[in-house]
Formats: sequence, structure tokens, C-alpha cells
Amino acid sequence: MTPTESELAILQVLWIQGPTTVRAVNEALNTLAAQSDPPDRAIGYTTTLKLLQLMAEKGLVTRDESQRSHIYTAAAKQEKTQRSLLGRFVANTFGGSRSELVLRALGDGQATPEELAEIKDLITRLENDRTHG
Amino acid sequence: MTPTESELAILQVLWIQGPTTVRAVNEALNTLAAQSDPPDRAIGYTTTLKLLQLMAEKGLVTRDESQRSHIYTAAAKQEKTQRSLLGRFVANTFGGSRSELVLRALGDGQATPEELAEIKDLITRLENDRTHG
DNA sequence: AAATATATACGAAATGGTTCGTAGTTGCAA
DNA sequence: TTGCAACTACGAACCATTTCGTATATATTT
Repeated sequence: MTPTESELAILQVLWIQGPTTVRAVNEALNTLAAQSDPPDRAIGYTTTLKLLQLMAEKGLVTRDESQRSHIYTAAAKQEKTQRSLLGRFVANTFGGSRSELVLRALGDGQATPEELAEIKDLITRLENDRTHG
Repeated sequence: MTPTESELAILQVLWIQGPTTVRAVNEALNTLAAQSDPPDRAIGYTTTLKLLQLMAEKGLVTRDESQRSHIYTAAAKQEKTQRSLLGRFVANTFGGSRSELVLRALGDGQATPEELAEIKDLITRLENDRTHG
């Protein structure tokens, strides 16, 4: 089950903060909304609540109802969700070509020297894995 | 103006085929739908027509009405659209970190040796640009 | 010339996602 | 113990997107 854009925003909060109440998720979202440029409009508390309820039904989050304030936790690891969304995005936007995506991501002069070095190292490791593993 | 998922599927056809009639777009979409696994349901002709009409209103495509069968053309280059969608995707899914995206894209063992070599070359060129340019 | 095929236009229903108001409940403070 | 604050549940409105039926016009075939 893959999250929508709003659901993903909530998952980002849960991945960073760990198990979290509705109120804390809502406040985190609105802090981010206020910081973005131009600032996004604040989201009502019950909107966040409803989304979390729907996400629980879909299995995107689990919840602990033992306290009056329910505690929500992301059901899937961030990496797994990123992989899944990435696959879909690459299929839709780059005809399935991961390397096209990477070329586009690196090819606009935004990457720092550190990032480039890191990626080059990764590639070297991948090549060695392929050769020796 | 950024395309929706269905609109993007149509743009992919237009980028590959160049200026195209509604019917040809519809047939291309349905060929792809039939090939995908599991196969997607076929899309009606008037659905494709309507989408193209809306896309023309939004400025995503231009159309030549000089013949009875209108001819549609993608308004933006594929690369520009990919950049724009990529920016949004990186922001939503990877907290804005392009290198996180790249690490994830390369780190699942799907990339071929040729792709890896190509990307390493690209990085080397980018590093040289930074040093000497 | 009539029938058939193919085209555009467009209203409207169906779908999916987001937003919030309101009702009802529980805890806490005055 | 009364009242206020914070919580969950949930229906319903709203919005964007997708889908298609039907009306109408134009070309083509018989």
C-alpha cells in the first residue's frame, strides 16, 4: 500500500520522531508548513486525526490505544517506502530507467563535492560486489 | 504547470512519437496498458480526447486544428518536465536530498555495469567542471 | 443520396483525496 | 460537582482527476 502525498508528509514526521500523538504530528506539520516558502496554510487538528485514522485502516501506521491519546507509529521502514515510491516514480517519469533518473538528479549542478564523492564510492563498491560477490 | 499521472502518460507518448492525433495517442496508451503486468484496463477514446483537451487548456500541449483530426504536441521538453517532477518528488520523499535519492536508486542492485560506468563518468565530469570551470 | 465511420465538444457521473464541523467522551481544574 | 480543555469518531462537503455517454459535425463508402 503506497501513501499519498499528505500521508507521506505524516510518515516523514513519524520516521523522524518515532511513535507520536496526533497533536504532536499536527504541530510538526504546521511548523513545517509555516517554514516553507511561501508558507502553506495550517492544517486543522481533526484533519490530521482523520488522515491518521485512514492510514491506520490502510495499514500505513499502527496505533496504540491504551492511553486516551492514541500513539501512532509508521508501519513500514522509511527505506522500504522510499524504494516503493521511487520505483513508481521512475516508471512514470523516466520510462523505468534508473540511470536516466540519476543522470537528471546529478546533472543540474546542485550536488555538492561531498555528495559526488559519496556516490562515486558507492558505485565503486557496487562494481566490486558485482565482480567478487 | 505540472502534469498529473495520466497526463504524464500522454506526454510520454507525445515525446516519443512527436505530434500525434488523439486516436494514435489512445492506441499507444492501450498498447502499453495491455503489455503491463498485470494488464491495465483499456482507456476509452473519448477519455483520451477529453484529457488532451484539458491539457491544451492548461498549456501542457499545443494543438493544430487545421485538419479535421487535431494534432497534439507536447508543450515542454521532456527534460524540463522531468526536472520539475524530480524536484517535487525529492522534496516529498527524500526531504530534498538528491544524493539520498541517488543512493537509493543505485543501491538496490538493479543498475547494470554500463549504467554504473556511465554515472561514474558523469560525476568525474561534474567534479572537473567544478574544479576548472 | 443514404448509410456508415470518424471526428470534436461537452455535461455529468464516478473516483480518490483532503478538509473540517459537530457530537460525544474523558480528564482535569476551579 | 461543575465547567473547561483535550480527545476520538464520523458524516459530509469539497476539490481535482478520470471516465464515458451523447450530441453534433464532417468525411467516406456504397
